[in-house]
Amino acid sequence: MDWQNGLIRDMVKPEYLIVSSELGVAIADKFPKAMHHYLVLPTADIPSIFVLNRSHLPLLGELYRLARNAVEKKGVPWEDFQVGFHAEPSLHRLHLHVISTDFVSPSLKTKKHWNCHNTELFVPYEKLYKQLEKDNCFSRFPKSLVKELLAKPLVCNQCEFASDSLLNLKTHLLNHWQCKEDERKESTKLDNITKMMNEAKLDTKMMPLCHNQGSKNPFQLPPKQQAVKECANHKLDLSTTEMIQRNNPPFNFQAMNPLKSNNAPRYPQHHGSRPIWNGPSFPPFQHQINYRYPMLNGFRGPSNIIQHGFPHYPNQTFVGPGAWPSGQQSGVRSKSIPRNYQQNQNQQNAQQNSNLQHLTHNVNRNQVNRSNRQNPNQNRQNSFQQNKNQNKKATKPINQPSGNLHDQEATAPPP
DNA sequence: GTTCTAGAAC
DNA sequence: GTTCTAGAAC
Repeated sequence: MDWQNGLIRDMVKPEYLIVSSELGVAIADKFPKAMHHYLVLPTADIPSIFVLNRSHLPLLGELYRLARNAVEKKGVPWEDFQVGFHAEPSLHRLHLHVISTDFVSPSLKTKKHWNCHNTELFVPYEKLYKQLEKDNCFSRFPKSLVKELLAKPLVCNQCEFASDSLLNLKTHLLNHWQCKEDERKESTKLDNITKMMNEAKLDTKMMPLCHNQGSKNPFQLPPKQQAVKECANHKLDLSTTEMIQRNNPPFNFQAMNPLKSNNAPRYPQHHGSRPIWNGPSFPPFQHQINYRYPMLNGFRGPSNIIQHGFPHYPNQTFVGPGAWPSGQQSGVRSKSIPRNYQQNQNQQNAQQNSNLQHLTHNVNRNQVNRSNRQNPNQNRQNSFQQNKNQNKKATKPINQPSGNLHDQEATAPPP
């Protein structure tokens, strides 16, 4: 079948080439299953691992060196890679997989893609090397074993997370990768600060001002160690089922709750009286500032709660043009009072006098009605209703009951 | 190795 | 209805 010779064709194409030697070549995988995925092939026509013996050990060593050179050339940490062979290869020509362990890639599409890299179907380089030294050969797995390994549940390669679907696993893996990226960026930032301070030849006693590294407090851990410690503190002894349930929330929940990162915003920690800069922080006492200075930051102070007597600001809004005497703006401190506030006060006084008169007439009826009241404030009228009723009262006797609820109920102040 | 698709599973 | 999976074709 021609497609099985695809690697032999691709290994000579310059667009895939990373590094090469007389004995082998490292190329980029055409369908990478991770952020970094390379293949190392011998130039000699060796079809698969099943033909290898002890005589090939030096060649294997050369392939391994090429793998390291390729990773070094790409500028990626070697520790982030796994290196080995597929126990059940599909393509002709022996090829060594050099793949980063993030497994974040759109080309990772099937359960087989995952399990052939994360079960015994992936034979690490060292394992094959030792087996060839010992047995002088590597035998093909029985088909039943291959089938069994391909059917294994999807388990994360970085924690105990087990997924029922590849999509969930991919989301989970992406979270792992994002956390590592955050850590890497934080670490780079710290390195830069340290480098800058070293270059400036500043006293190391200044270090706690920028970061807790260099702190004299023996209990103050660097951020990464602190995070590890916190994780250990919160570790629970869960069964596998519970672990799966906890680790496998709905998709949108996962998106909203990525794995713990030490990059989260927090209040500054304090070393003695000095704040330690440890990521984005909030201004101290923000809430008090907003309370004391309502116009600051667009926040308003809490509204007055009137429990007794008439409200001080009944249904009037003292904002906008005309609210304040000329020359005054809303929100500016002034000894003078707003124009419509005084008007309203006059209306209130008139209403109060009126209510006192009504009270003398309605006192007996109030005593009866009060026993039926649930909310003492429910019968209080706002100024709009008061004005409205004033107009009606001009044409109606006060003491006569009517169908209008507001007329029936007394307008006495609440108890 | 990938892509496509029918049918199963949810 | 969508998603997953196995198998065929390349």
